[in-house]
Amino acid sequence: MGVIKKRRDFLAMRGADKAQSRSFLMLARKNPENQGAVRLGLTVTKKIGDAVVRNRIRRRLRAAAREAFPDAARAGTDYVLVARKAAYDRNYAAVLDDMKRALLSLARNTT
RNA sequence: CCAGACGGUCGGACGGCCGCCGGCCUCGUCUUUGGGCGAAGCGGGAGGAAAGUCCGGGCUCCAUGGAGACAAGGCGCCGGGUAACGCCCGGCCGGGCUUUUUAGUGAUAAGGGGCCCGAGGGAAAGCGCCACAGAGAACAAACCGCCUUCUUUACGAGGGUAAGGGUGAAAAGGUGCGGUAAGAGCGCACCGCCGGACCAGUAAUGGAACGGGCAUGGCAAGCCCCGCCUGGAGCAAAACCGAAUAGGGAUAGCGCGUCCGCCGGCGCCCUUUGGGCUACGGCGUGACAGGCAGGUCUUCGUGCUGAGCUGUCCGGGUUGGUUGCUUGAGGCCGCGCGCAAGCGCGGUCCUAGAGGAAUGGCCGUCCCUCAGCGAUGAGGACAGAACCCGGCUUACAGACCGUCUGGCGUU
RNA sequence: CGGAGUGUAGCUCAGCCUGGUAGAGCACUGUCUUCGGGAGGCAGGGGCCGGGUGUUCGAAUCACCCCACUCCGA
Repeated sequence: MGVIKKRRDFLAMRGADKAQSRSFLMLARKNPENQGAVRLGLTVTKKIGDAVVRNRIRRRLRAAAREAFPDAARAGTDYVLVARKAAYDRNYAAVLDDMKRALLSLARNTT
């Protein structure tokens, strides 16, 4: 699973398909340059908390994605997760469930 | 045993499964032999504040090192520690709280002890400010008073005075006696103040013979004076490799000089198939002026440059890799010196190096806190390395150790 | 990560350098004017000056330490 790093790629997500949950907002967009690979980008803004909180959220979301993506993610797609405050202390099983539901919902809607 | 203050140490422990970062090593594979990719194994992987960015350094660039002047900024009792500091340690002085002794009926005064706090040079170098109130706020002044003189008298005018009243943050020594028209350091005693031989101490400072009737209000975290310190930027510094573009344009200021050698050469001259002089042009591991440095200037040495240099503005390309990047004023242990901060010697250890940024997810046992009779349940402070050190400041659940103070219990 | 700034009335700002009274515009309240509203006139309320400590007789102002926000950068 690749990582989205460049600002350009994040900006390209504008207008992409969305799926909301208590712990995050998920954006998905097919990217022909990926050659079938799945890429993940994480956004955790300073509004959410200090460095400790932001780091923990990033790690929890990454752990959940590692578990959920292999089964549910569509090939050749860029995903971006915009974290919400709940991702810090929400039960891990619930976060994992949020992610699976979001992936399913996007798989139905995306063209 | 409990409570408090101060100082110090630690800041959850162990294990399992699946992952992340970088290191070592092995294997496989590809290769343009530099290396790339993949897999297995071994061991490592956040802090005491990693934070705020408030000081001090190292390191890198501005060509480089030194000296001086000015400007700007900072620091400021003394001694020590340190690479250095605005930090730390010890002392001095001042202030606050408390306790105790002496004097006194008492208010209080003086001395001693303990704890805490202090950005603490100079206000008789100069300038400035001191609102309101008050007569007067810094070469003193005179509102009410007090005393006195004059006019017939007086709530009038003049003079003397600074005790008393009142104002204020602050009113130009205090108390007492003498003295006087009333008063006043006018005189005297005690206290305070100023100067101070000499003594103690490295010093700050303390003590003090003696002298002086007292002259000197406060503010320098106002300007300032004195002494000391400091060039500017910052690892997004900077260097190398690769790619890309045009090392681009505009504008302002200063400068573009001399000599020597060689070559060409207009012209001229001579003793004519050679040589000399020379306008000009070109070249030089040539020489010298000149230029190139940080806030400004001067100066010396070195270096570069020597025809360009400097300032301001506008525009364009690249957003790849490597180095810097972790061994350091380093940690731990022992001995010695020192009241201490700390220093010296010996031994021992190597302990994160990412780059849109790695330490995570789940589970079990134990520890601690809270709730509950219990089964059990909920929770685990502040907070995340980004070039590296020394400090300061701020945040912080809880645990442990030491010293001191107070209380209770037992002997 | 590094470097600059700004916090004053409900809003936008002045006052700070050179310390003693906190002020302007808009908004708000009352009133006059109008048949009514708006505009306009008059009167009025509203601030422990981001927080703390210090210097001073006295601090929005000077100094130091925190908190929040904004801007800049190869």
